Amino acid sequence: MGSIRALRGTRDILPDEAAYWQWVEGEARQQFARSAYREIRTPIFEETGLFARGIGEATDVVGKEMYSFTDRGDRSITLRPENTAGVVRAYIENKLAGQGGVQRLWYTGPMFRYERPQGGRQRQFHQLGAEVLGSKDPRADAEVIAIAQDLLKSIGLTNLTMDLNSVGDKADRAAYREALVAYLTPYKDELDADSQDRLTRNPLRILDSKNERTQEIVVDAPNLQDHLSPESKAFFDQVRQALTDLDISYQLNPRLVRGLDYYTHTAFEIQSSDLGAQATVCGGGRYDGLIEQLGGPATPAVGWAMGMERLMILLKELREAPVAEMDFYVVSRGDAAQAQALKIAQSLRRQGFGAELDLSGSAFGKQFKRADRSGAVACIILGDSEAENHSLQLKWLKSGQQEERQQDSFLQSADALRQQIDQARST
RNA sequence: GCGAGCGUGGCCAAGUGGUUAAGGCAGUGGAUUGUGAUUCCACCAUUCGCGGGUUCAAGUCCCGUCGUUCGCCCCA
Repeated sequence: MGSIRALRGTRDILPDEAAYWQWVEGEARQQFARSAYREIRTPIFEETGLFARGIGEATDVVGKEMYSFTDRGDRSITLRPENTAGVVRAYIENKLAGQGGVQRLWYTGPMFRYERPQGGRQRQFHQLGAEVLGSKDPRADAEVIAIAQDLLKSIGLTNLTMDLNSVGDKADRAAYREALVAYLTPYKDELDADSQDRLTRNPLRILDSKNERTQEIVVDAPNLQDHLSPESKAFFDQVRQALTDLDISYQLNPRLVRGLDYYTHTAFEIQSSDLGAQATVCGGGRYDGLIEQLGGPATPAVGWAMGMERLMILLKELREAPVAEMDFYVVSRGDAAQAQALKIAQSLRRQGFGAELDLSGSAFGKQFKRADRSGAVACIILGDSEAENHSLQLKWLKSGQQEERQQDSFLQSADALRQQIDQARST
């Protein structure tokens, strides 16, 4: 009755799960650092027009999935549904092109789409993404794909496959679109309802339809590859060769058409067979026209985004949650001892040790139980007699060995303690 | 936005119209105001997502609503 709950399609990431997130983010950070990608953080909301112009008015994302509202200054604002548009806006606005050369960027953070929630699909979800701006070299496509592949591999995911396609440049697509509509129009009445609608709005997406009859019709449709210019074809061949050189396997999927309008040339999707309907773990491609379209200098670019929640679903099947390491668990009982325990715990922390202080004041037996479960290497025990002598009991939890130490000298023996802890942990 | 399934304590879960809603895990207190296991005892849902209805009687049936899961759609 009346209790406030998280909104539909949103959820809390509790500490046990956050451990997974931090681990994945750490792996990503390392990969990106090694590859000279630098992190960029852009606002979570932007002017609505950025997404309408960038992603495309005809797309479902813009047409029916955006969280848009009018703010108190009467501006139309939208919670970002993806981050490529925002990164490009920042690139233009901050004149990153003026820094010369290629900008390699990565980001992570929440995105928002008003969709029906399902496993692996939420209204607030999180993406990890990479963008390379300023290179039309096919090696940029290969590099960015290789980083995605290596990251997925380093976090241990298996059963992944990659689909690859080229959607050509603007002119290629326009020509192909015309040919496709010409082919499909006579079949219009046989297409499923969604595809009929898309025939005028976004015909390339019909290729993706899961409807059986539509699929039968599409089998004999003109092939996108046949409508690529010689230059587009040559570029795609170079990307494919580069991937082969890197031992990255993929399958050509001439029907892979991504749902955001800005893609040109390379398009790819990495899917897992362990995810059900929301199988795409990573998707991306080249977007050579977007920066100019948003008012910047004509600049070629490639990038991708991964769905963090989908990674987590897979990861939880594969491994236990990473456990934080703790050095000391501090147990105490009695007023004087409890006061000293607080000071000792904080003093240890100031020297760089991990120390968890038991605040319960309950029987020693209970506190030891918690010490055992905390995963700490050693336990520090303070009772009435220790408080009186300014001493403490140091107990190594694995071996059960216990020794009495003077508090002052104990706190001044950091180097020796560090060694003892490392040794105890490794046995 | 469309179609279908599900909803009992922090977690797992029995219960299919009849008096007080099993059990397990976890938790808290104690047996044992100073030592981790095991054991034992006690406590831990005026209530079965929420609201309404049918009935002498509803966790069990009906309607609505919210949430969730699966598929479509879309995408990461």
